[in-house]
Amino acid sequence: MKGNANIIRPYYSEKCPVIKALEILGGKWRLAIIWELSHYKSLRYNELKRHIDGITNIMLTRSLQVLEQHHLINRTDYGQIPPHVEYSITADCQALLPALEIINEWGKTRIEVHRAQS
Amino acid sequence: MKGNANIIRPYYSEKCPVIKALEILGGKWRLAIIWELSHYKSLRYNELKRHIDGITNIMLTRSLQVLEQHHLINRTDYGQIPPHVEYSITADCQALLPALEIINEWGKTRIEVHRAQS
DNA sequence: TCCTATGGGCACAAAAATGTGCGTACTTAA
DNA sequence: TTAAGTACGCACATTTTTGTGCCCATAGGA
Repeated sequence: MKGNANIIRPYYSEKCPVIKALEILGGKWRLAIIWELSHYKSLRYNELKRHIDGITNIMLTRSLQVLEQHHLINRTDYGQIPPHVEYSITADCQALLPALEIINEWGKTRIEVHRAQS
Repeated sequence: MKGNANIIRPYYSEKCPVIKALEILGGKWRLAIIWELSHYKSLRYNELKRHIDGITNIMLTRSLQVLEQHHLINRTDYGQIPPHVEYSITADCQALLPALEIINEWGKTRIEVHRAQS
């Protein structure tokens, strides 16, 4: 136990918007999900899963849930059986797309660097 | 052991630039470090540490190391005792700053949302 | 003489993120 | 009649990330 361990300090995420954003977007798959969804008006769960190679059910489910909680995606359940659910990005999320474009382009150069090294 | 566990598949990160970028940038502190450094021509280790509230030595050290390995920051050691080392961002890294601006603005709105809810 | 500052590193512990294997209830097509 | 597709969820195991407490050597100021 350290000296002032009982003093609750404001989290840095409440001071630094970049860290706050990363708290919401920083998962392994979240940006990829947003990025994929941004290319369609909407996608169904399994469609989305086929677009994101390697993602498992549980990770897709969890990621969609947190993104929905933060109002980055819309979940529309048509209440049918068998189930029919559609996902799409919200207006709030659209604001991020210019950043994702840049990151996507930057990522391409990194893939090339990686290839050149191997 | 599963059926085809021995088949090596290309990682998704080699196909999706967004995921590739997140592999490099996705740590808890990395973007914050870049963001801080981007506001100065250069900063010393302990200066940087004071700017990023809550970061520990080991995390700052490790983060700087991986960022340097990926050529996102320059480390300049003046070879003095006591030590004098300066960090700055590279030209490669500059390309990311427009994205960081957007993320920073977006993060601000999230902090407000968070405040309004509590 | 002791404190502070410089820039970190090491071994380990704790916490968080991610993945595995399986199961649900129902429908349509083969 | 059986298989496949719909959209997930649970308990647990594994992996990855992050953090803790300590330590180094040196110099300058009080």
